[in-house]
Amino acid sequence: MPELPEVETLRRTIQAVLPGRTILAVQVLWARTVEPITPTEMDARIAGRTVIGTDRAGKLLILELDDGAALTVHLRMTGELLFRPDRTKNRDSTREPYLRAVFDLSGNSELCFYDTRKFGRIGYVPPGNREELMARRGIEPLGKSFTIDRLSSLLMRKRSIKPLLLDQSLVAGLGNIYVDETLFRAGIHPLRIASSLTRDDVERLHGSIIAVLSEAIEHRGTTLRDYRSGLGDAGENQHRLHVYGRANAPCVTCGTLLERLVVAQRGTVHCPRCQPLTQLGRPRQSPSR
DNA sequence: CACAGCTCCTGGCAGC
DNA sequence: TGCTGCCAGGAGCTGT
Repeated sequence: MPELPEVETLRRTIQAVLPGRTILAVQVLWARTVEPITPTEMDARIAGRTVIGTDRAGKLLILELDDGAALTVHLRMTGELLFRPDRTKNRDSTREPYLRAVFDLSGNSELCFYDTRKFGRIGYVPPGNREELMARRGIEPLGKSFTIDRLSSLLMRKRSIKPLLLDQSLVAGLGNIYVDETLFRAGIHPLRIASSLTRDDVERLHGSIIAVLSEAIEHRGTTLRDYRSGLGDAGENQHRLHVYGRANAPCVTCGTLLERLVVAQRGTVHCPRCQPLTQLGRPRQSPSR
């Protein structure tokens, strides 16, 4: 599952090759890949536009166009965006059945969107609608405004910590893999009620979120099966996961066998010893100010 | 407000 | 070998 580190790695690789390229045409092979407009409208609106930059909001990749419009790419589960410098060369024929959209670009290049499960989406945001796009999105965990106090205020609710961290409208970019890794690193059980976390817990959680995401970006993302960078390269972070996918294996810290449970309909792995389900500590007061 | 359940999808795999 | 059926899950939605 591509999460913030994978999308950021994708953005960086794309940023190096895409700006300055003009979109000549777009072919959509699975109509529902594009939204909220039809493939025909998409082609009509972006043909002739030049990509001037890239951005990212949580797990959403943003391609900025020269008329103020933008394309948004959400990889969901299995999406892949691949830049091909020479479109006259043959594509990988084994992947052709999963090709959902192709952008013909200037300089004989192309941008391919592959997506096995068809959950991924490419959105069109008209000129002037960027504010609207960025509105109701959660805070960027690697941004300056992600402070301990800010996180603390987001956690002032009677809700389990894991589903809360997965909620993109609160914190943007964490998915199943990095939430489990983050909670393990912070020593917090995934079912702890968020408002029961002590100030100390929140500080460790805050540091863990930043550290886990930053390190994953340094290792160019986690490739379990499908994820690739914009140039087709796999990441290396899958070799550094402590809990995700390691149910019944020994905890790297204490050797206790890791346990799997289902939280928010998602497979969840944790160490019962390092992440005890105790509700110590009184509920915190709202940060004064 | 919290959350269970459903939808969208298909490859991989366990079980028979 | 070949089939069936279940599982994985991000996000938007509805219902309780």
